[in-house]
Amino acid sequence: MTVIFSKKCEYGLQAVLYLAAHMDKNVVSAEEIAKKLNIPKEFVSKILQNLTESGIVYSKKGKSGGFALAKDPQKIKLIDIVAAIDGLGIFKSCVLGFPNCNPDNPCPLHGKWGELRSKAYDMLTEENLDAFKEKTLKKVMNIN
Amino acid sequence: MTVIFSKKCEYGLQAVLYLAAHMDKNVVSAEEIAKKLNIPKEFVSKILQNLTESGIVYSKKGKSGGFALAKDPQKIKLIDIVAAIDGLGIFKSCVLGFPNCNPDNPCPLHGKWGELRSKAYDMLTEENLDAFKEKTLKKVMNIN
DNA sequence: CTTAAATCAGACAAATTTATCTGATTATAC
DNA sequence: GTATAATCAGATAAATTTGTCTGATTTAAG
Repeated sequence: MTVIFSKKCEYGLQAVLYLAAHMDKNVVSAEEIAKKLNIPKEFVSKILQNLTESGIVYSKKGKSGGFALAKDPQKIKLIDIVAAIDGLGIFKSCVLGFPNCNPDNPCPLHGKWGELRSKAYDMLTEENLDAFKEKTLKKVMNIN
Repeated sequence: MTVIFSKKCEYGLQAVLYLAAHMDKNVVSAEEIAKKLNIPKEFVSKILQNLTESGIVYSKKGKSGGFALAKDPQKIKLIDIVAAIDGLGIFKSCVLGFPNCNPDNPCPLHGKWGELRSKAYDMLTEENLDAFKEKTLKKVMNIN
């Protein structure tokens, strides 16, 4: 059971945060990421391949290959990963599932949810990956 | 694609709001609800059966049967429906999917998401179904 | 009493999401 | 150059969610 993102997206966010926190290394293998984050290896591998296509992640093939961020972590925001994997639908759709929910034809929660959704969007937009580095390291250290 | 609730839960919330907005009627049939809300009939029927077991909805069997709220709409809150269908996991689980996310071992978004989550909980808790009556009627009128 | 219209119960089916497998390709290291 | 270890690509499988079907039961109405 996930909160707002799909499992794929959760894993993608975790993996990218991990990469940002390990910029010192040249590349990190899918296996290391899988082990450290307790994610099925083949699954996280697929997700990182997707993010490579999206231009967020760089991949190095062959022996001693692996993944790294494709750009400066200061130029990547969490919303970019969400957009690439789940899309931005959750920031447009009605929280109650009503069709055509908009200010002219709002659902009973439209106003209140709109505010929260906007703050959630900010949360994913205002800071870049570099800002999460230390917090990620601390968290990852305590997973296993 | 849903926002935070499962489709089942969205439908359940819509259906219960509909019932609250039609307290004047004795009972409302699953068919009427399905048509007015554009929900598959058999599906909403199942959901309302579940909510009947949960004690939120009352059901009248046989010809001219249907559903109604089991209690005073002033005593039912949206969180009750969410709890009955999806459970309250989304208000406890980590938004990034990390295990053991808590103040002592927080994920990078723990603090910020915690605030939003708390406000989302309030949104579902502070008002009772009676308060949504008019807004629901307006919205339902403009669906078809 | 019979018919009709509704919920109820449980199996079934379809669609989506999550996860795994197989083999090909690539590139490093020895 | 050969072995090794990694990504890549696509098929397959498992699990979950969403939706449908069938028939039984219940009850109101004529």
